[in-house]
Amino acid sequence: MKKDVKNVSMAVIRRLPKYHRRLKELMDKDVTRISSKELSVMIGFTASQIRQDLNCFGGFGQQGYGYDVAELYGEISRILGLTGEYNTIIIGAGNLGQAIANYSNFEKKGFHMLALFEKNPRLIGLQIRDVPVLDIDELESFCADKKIDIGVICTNKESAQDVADTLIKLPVKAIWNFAPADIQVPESITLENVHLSDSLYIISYLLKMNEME
Amino acid sequence: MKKDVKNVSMAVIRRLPKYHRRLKELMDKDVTRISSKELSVMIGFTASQIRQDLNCFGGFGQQGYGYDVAELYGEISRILGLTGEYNTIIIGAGNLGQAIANYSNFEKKGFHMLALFEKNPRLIGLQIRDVPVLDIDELESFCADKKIDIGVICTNKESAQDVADTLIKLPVKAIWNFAPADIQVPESITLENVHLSDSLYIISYLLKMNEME
DNA sequence: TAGATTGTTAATCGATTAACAATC
DNA sequence: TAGATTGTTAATCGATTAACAATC
Repeated sequence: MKKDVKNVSMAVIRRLPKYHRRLKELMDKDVTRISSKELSVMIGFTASQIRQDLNCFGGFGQQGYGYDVAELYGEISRILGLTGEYNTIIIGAGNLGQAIANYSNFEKKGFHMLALFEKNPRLIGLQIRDVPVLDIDELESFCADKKIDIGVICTNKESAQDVADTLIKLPVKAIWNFAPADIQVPESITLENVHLSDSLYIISYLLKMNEME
Repeated sequence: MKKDVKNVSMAVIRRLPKYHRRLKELMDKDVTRISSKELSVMIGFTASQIRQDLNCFGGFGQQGYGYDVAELYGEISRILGLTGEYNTIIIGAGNLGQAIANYSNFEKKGFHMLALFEKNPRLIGLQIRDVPVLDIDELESFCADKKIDIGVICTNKESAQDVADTLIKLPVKAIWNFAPADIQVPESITLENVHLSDSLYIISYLLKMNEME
């Protein structure tokens, strides 16, 4: 039973990876079925919210029984697009770029890391796992005959917008931005930011609040 | 004019780092004043929301004038606790741990990286900037005479909960978790997760949605 | 002073939770 | 069948937006 999935709010979407992760844990423990009630205890959302969330995409459960863990995991994988294949390039082969290239789980989920691009000559020529570090000047020629889905920005904030503009021209469909900058992209491009400093500043805020009490 | 700041929602708090970043950009461009209207155009929140957000913490603006950029930046820095000093340790000295230790802006904001801890003997003894990579077995003794505010988990998901438990015992006040795992911590500990795969999966979802249209 | 823009209250919108009939 | 638990509607709660008096 598929639903019109167009109008699902981002609040719901952003919870899906957590369901995905938790269901994987259950599978690893050979748990085959789970109720929204049990899941709510382990995941920290209300049972009501879990049922609401899942029903945005279809009725995956069974009254009186609950949800089949493997089936639900498969459905969420599909909803998240993890059954697809995505060509990915990384701009900036510093520690962060290398960390992402090294993370083999992404490859397993269909995110193919084709290459890293770098301007620092000391890094050009390296291999991260089996991913080559190429000269940034080779970016256009390398991508000329390829369809690139995702461009990952792992540069400093000063270069971020220029790199984004280059990626948009290639074109890429999505930009995953790790630079601590707010980059501008056309509406047609998916932009997802990972602002590490934002996250650290929230910790700082919460620490300060705790001390005030 | 200080307000009782206890009840400010996390929705507001999580926008503060963005204000902070954007105001810094304005200062770098020598912009000295800005209205909520102008800021709304550059930041993408409504002017109304900006004024509401800021007024959770006090009246920083002036009718008919707007906000003094430098003053507002200072206030938000203070609200975020960026005027404090935080002792920080990193567990796991792989690429990600090294990337964080290398990010000198954190040091500038008062997050002092004291050491990385690692079990891989190849990495023990390295220096990242001036931060030493120590044997994980030295963790307790190293921290015995220090007050550690933040512990950063940069291990794989299998080790994450064990490392968290060790950090809690030290104790640390906050855990910044980069492992793709949902770790359990007591309520008194601040936990902030950076789940990179969650972020990538959202991209995957949005790419799939775009293709369906 | 007149114009501009805030701070704040009220209205609206959206997300979460509660309740329960449907049904396995 | 009786018990359990979903799917879904209705109620509540919280966050965002609109409006405007206060005031610089």
